[in-house]
Amino acid sequence: MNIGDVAERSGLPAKTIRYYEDIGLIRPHRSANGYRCFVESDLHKLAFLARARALGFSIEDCRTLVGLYEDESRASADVKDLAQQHLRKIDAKISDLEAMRNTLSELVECCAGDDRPDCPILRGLAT
Amino acid sequence: MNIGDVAERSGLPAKTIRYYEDIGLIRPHRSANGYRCFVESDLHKLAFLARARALGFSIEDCRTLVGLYEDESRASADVKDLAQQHLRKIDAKISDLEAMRNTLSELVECCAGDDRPDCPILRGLAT
DNA sequence: CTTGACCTTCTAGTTACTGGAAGGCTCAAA
DNA sequence: TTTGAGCCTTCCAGTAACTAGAAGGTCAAG
Repeated sequence: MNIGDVAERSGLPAKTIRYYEDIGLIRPHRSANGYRCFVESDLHKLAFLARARALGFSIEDCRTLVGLYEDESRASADVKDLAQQHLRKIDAKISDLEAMRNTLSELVECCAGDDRPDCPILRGLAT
Repeated sequence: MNIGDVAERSGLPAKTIRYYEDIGLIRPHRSANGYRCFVESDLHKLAFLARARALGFSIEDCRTLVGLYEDESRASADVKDLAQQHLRKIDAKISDLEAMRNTLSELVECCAGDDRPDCPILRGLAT
C-alpha cells in the first residue's frame, strides 16, 4: 500500500502519517522507488493511533499506549492508570471551559447588542 | 513603573508583557536607561488583556476587543457578536471533550486494572 | 511522449508563550 | 570605591501536533 491508500483507510492525512514516521511512531518499509510501503499491521497501528488521538491522548501518551498494546505481558493496570490520568485532565479542561462559558454568557446576556457604545462585556473585562 | 511592578499588579509574567509589546498589543514608553516605563493606562490595558485571555479569547480577538474598548463610537453589537462567536467555540470544545470523556470512561470502567494483560481499553482502541 | 496523479524531501508557519544565555543598570553595603 | 544582588535588556530556541507549499521524482494511461 502507498501512503494515499493508508491515508484513506486510516482517516489520517498523508502529511500526518509522514509526521508520525518522522517522530518514530511508525516505521513503514520502502519500495525500490523510495515510496513508503505499508502492510496491514502498519494500517492497524495507524488506526489505533487515530482513535487514541481522537480520544485526546497526547502523542507521547499514544507512544506509550502503542508500546503497551504491543507488549503481550503488559499489566492492564498500566493502561488504566494512563487512561484515568487523561480522564482527569479532560475533566479539568471541561471545568475550565464551563467556568469561562458561565462568566462569558452572563456578560453576553447583559449586552444590548445594538449600535450604542455602552457594553457590559467591555465593562466586565475592564473591571 | 518598571516591568516587574506591572507584572505583579497585572498578574501577567514579565515575559508575557514583553511578548505583548512585540506583537503590538501595548506600546509602553522607555526611560533614559532603556527600561520600559509603564503608566496606569498601560497597567489597565494589561489587566483587560489578562481577563480577556482568561475567558479564552485568542490574542487576535483580544486585539479586536482592545480596539473596541478604545473606540468611543463602537456599537455594542460588534462586541456581542465577537463574544457570541467565542461562546459557540467554547460550547463546541466542551461537547468534544464530553464525547471523549464518555467514551473513555466507559472503557476505563470495563478495565480490571490488575496485572493481567487483557485490557478493554486497548481493545477499544484497536477495534 | 506527455499529462496528471501520485510520491519524495525540505523549509517554514501556526498559537501563545516560556526558558535561558549574555550582558547592562541601580542601589546599598563593606 | 568596589562589589554584589536583583533588577532590566535583547535575542535565540523550544514547546504540540501538525499543515502549507515548493521543487522535483515516478508511474500508468492514452
